[in-house]
Amino acid sequence: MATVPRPGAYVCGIDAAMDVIGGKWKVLILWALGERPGCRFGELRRLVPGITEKVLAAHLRELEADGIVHREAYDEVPPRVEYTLTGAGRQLNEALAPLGAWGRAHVRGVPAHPAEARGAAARAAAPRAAEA
Amino acid sequence: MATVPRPGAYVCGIDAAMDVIGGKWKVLILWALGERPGCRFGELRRLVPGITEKVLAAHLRELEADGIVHREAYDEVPPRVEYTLTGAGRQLNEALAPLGAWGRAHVRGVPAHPAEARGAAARAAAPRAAEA
DNA sequence: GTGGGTGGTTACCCTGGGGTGAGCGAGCAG
DNA sequence: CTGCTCGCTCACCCCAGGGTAACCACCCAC
Repeated sequence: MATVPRPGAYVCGIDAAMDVIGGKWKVLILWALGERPGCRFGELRRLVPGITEKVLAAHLRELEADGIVHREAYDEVPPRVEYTLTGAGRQLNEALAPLGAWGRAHVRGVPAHPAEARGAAARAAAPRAAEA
Repeated sequence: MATVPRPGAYVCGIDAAMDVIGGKWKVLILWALGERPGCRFGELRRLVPGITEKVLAAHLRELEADGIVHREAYDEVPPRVEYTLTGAGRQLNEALAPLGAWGRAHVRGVPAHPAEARGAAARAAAPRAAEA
């Protein structure tokens, strides 16, 4: 993402947000965490097919540093770590909803998606600015 | 953007949209075009400080191919080309609005008003982490 | 004739995000 | 004892996106 920050950081809130969700898998991680709070690492890896452990770990770290996810590590014998969305993370997910609606409406090749039917993503009172 | 498409293309509408706006400057171009419809190439380049001609042209081509912008070329003596958002482009811009609001609310160093960004962004260094 | 403006295109280079694979330290099923 | 799981970390490599720069065709002002 922001290779070298643009001369003078952010121009508007959108590219600030883009910097946060700019990773290749960030939105999928966000989405998975929104559907399954308190998710564990391996579980997340299974929920986001194709991602590698290294990248998942790196993205989770960045999201944690950005205050999007909360990481709870239990010092148990088989190491257990749980990831949850923070308040900001939930709000980010909700802010992403109109974008998802746009993508479904305007990009070809987007499946109606089974997980969408689980309804967790749309459960919140999402701010719809663009629902035409 | 999606270097090699994920196994099975898009998972949800969000990453489809992310594929469209995944370029480094795409959202800024969208935003500038939303503010100034019928913008010309050089004007756009001035509105998006830091972008190079090559990248601007490439991004405009991609946005046009994605049906986000409409390109109107006038066959005049000093070549004149005008770029406008299509309906989908406008809706995309509107779908991005909540994201911008989120960025303004949760990321430090985001100017309250875009116009301030042009001058005051220089002092807003360290676009680093926020916290929960 | 020289320079600047218009809207690009082409060629080349370089950075870094992301892919690959291996390893670790402990426990537990087999 | 062996191998598998869990949650990472480290080392290495690759390629595509983006930066740099030159060039084009045309016209106007100086």
